[in-house]
Amino acid sequence: MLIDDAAPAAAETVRIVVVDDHPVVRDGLIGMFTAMSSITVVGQAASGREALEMVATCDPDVVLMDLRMPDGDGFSAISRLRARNRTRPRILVLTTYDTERDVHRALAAGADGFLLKDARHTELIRAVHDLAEGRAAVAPGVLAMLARRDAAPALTEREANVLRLAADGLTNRAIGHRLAIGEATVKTHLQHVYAKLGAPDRAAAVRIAWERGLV
Amino acid sequence: MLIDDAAPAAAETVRIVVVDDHPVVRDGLIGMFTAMSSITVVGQAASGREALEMVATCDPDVVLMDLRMPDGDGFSAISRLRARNRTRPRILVLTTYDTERDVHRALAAGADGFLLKDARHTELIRAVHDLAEGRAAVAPGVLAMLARRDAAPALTEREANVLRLAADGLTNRAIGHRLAIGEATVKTHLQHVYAKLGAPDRAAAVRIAWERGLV
DNA sequence: GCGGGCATCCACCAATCGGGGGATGCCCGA
DNA sequence: TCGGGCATCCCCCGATTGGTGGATGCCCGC
Repeated sequence: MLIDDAAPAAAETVRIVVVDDHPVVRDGLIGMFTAMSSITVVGQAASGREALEMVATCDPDVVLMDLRMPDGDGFSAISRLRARNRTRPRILVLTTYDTERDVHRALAAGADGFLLKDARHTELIRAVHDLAEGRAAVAPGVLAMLARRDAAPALTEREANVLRLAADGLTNRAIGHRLAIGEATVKTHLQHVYAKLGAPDRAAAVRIAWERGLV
Repeated sequence: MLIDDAAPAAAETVRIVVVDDHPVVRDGLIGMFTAMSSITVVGQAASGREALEMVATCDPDVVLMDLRMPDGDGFSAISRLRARNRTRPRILVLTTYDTERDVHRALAAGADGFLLKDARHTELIRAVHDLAEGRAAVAPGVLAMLARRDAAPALTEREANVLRLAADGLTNRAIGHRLAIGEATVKTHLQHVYAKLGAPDRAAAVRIAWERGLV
């Protein structure tokens, strides 16, 4: 961990790798950071798979990671990087979408920060330095999402299974048949699901569960 | 890379305006084009509204236009630009999404080209020159998508709205009340949604729509 | 040993949903 | 001009759901 002392200009530059399948976005980020003395782009990648190689060879301090990419998405790339080393590099997710599902999956995989692509330059640069110095960096809207999540109770395995089948369009009877339980039992499980998710019916329950990455 | 020093290109540089709400993307595009002698960025905008002003003052040859932006989306901006002048500037849509609906709306509004943000530099530059010289420019994937549109029917605006409310757990009657239409009409819309998505009921429809990003 | 969470089961009833018809008016493209 | 897509409305009916109020057995922690 670096020391945040009073001699700022002398500090080492933060070495980063940029991972995004959009050339335009990569160029934008690289252009922005090369104009900054405090941050150096030491590598780039266009997919999760490339990212793993690039990080292995470049050993950056921070990785800027997109989530939705062909050939190895961001989530699994984050998981694998974390499996190699629990603290290095720090991983900043930079994505277009802010769905609860994505946020949850990314942070669960081991991301240290979560920003949206409409973030301003200053926010981005600040976030990179925050991560390099050991702090987390999360967009304001994302925090509110996390707060909602913590307040929400988790579904049991059985409840989640029932909900998954309901999301496939099966009737309660069909679900019961599939799981070898009675229709009445299915209804009971769903009642519990509705109560836990605050959903009035199965359609809303499906949506909420999908948003939260519970399915 | 190719067109630059090609034959008849003694021509003037192509003057373009970049419209995108993501600062990162704007920078990437501007950085790319300022490195090219044959293309000059004469303006930029972060919303549809700004785009209208910027085009009026800069009179560019080509506009690079994002679709989903706050404060005036790309579709209406394209329509208004076309209402002013049917041929100038040429409009190249550059977006992250390749949904059938977006493509149709953009082209119907009067766009001359449609590229995705994962396009390579050379494709982008070529497309700008194509447009400046009066040719259309459409990404290969977009064409393929237009071809398979029968396989994946899009929801109408009304249908999508009804489904959204159903996903919030509203009953058909409540949806009708909210949209100021009859409950019977709501049922009809949902019937169409089920048919289009191949869903047996609303729960499945919600899940499928969520998966496909139709909501 | 006793509570408590979990999974399982049951019955009853009102409300809702899905499926089958058919109907109108509008607008746009062939 | 004639479809065809879209949005709107109406009917009826059986199947399904959601709400309520129970019940049993199991396992775990206190």
